[in-house]
Amino acid sequence: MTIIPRVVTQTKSEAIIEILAQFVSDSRLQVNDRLPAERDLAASLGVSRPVLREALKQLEALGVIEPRPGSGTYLRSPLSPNDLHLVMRVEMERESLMKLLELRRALESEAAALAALRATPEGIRELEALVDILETEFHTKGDNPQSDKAFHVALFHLSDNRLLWDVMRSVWDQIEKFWDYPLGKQDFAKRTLPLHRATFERIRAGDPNGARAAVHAMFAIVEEDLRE
Amino acid sequence: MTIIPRVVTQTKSEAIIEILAQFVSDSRLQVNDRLPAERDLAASLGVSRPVLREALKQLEALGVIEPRPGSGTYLRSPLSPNDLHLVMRVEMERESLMKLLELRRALESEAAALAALRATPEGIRELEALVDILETEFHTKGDNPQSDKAFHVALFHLSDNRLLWDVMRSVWDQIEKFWDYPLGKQDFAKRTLPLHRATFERIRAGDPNGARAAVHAMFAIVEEDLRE
DNA sequence: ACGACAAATTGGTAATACCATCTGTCCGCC
DNA sequence: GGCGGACAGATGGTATTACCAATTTGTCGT
Repeated sequence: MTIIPRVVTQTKSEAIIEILAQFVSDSRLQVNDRLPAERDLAASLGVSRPVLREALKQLEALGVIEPRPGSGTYLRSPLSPNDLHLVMRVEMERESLMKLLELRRALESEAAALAALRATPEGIRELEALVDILETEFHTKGDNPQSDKAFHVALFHLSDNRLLWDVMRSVWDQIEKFWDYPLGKQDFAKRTLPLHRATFERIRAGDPNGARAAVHAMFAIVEEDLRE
Repeated sequence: MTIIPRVVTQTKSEAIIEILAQFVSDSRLQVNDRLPAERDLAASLGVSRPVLREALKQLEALGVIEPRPGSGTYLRSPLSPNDLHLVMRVEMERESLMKLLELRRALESEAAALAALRATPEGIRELEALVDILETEFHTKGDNPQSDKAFHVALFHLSDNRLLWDVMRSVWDQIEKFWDYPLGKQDFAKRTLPLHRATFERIRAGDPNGARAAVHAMFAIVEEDLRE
């Protein structure tokens, strides 16, 4: 029984993805930057637009890019030719928001602990600025999901583990899909607000266990609130 | 807290994927079965073939289907309408194993804490049996990856959160891909063995924080050993 | 200076045609 | 009658073209 290597029948869209990855890294494209229009890309790659779109759809499925009709296609996550994409498919009941939160708590508490160990002075300053924004915005304009998300993104960034954030982003997307952010719930925001600062303080102090505990306290409120 | 389904502008290929998932489960399609031809699918769904192909390409990127030119498109993995897709991107670096372990530590410590809160008497008995096996086997035959894995699987099972285990399984697969289980490393097994029992004891005691700490201690040894 | 409207840009979809590959069948040869 | 190869049909892969819908941008009028 000899193993005959399959002829590398590389399909066109696969080749496109590779070239695209090369292009992205060559042109120093950063996250949130805009890619060339589909028509331009197809033309410069010498392929038809449908097959170019097939390649883009694959990258979209992997969360690498995000097309916005009328505006353009944007880079959501860095893409390099040698990256390995893993896909996890987990079955999801409609009612398992609580389970998603438990997964998020696992990721976020670990990220906070790692951040406490690894955060650079600049990173700490940035995080503090975000906490400040969070607090002043709450006192002037009230609740703000964007600022909240910015804080959590920064938290994962400080953990210096892209993997954690990659998984977290998927979780976040799913949570947003069927959970309306509890806007205007003054009580909710008011109670979690000090815990954001507490988390930051423990990170600045380089106290991983304290950071973990602060995140846990934050999630305790979220889960309690979710139970109504 | 109301759960409001997002008014999301569902793109056509997304709708196709949902309908396709419904179709697959309705028609009792099994893995390795052949899907209808693209032209037929497009016709019966009332969409054009290019956009149908875009949807199929997304499913292909997620490893759900596998097209074979000239033959047909085949189902590679079960597809249900409520699947949640998580995507991890791992760089092929030396340190990526360490990052994977950090992710695993996040998942496993949380699972242990949840298990301490939720474990049923039967579940605890089963876990104890697995610890016993682990110890007796080590003293007679030495290290055994299967028993170790059985213990960890049971741990996640007790957490009563399938999501955690689904993610964990993917992580486990990846860890195995580029880490040879340190078989025969007597010192390694000897040091982690008591911590398995310690974890179990904290779970039986209903002590979530203790269980978390025990898991952390276990991973401290693993990571230290990995640094060599 | 500002706001409303219109044109240009961009992603989303459709219809159609042709090519490359595979599969199964049928015919002819041994 | 059995076996092998050529042919035809089915199927995925790609290209061309056109139109629609949403967004952005620029311009014109107030």
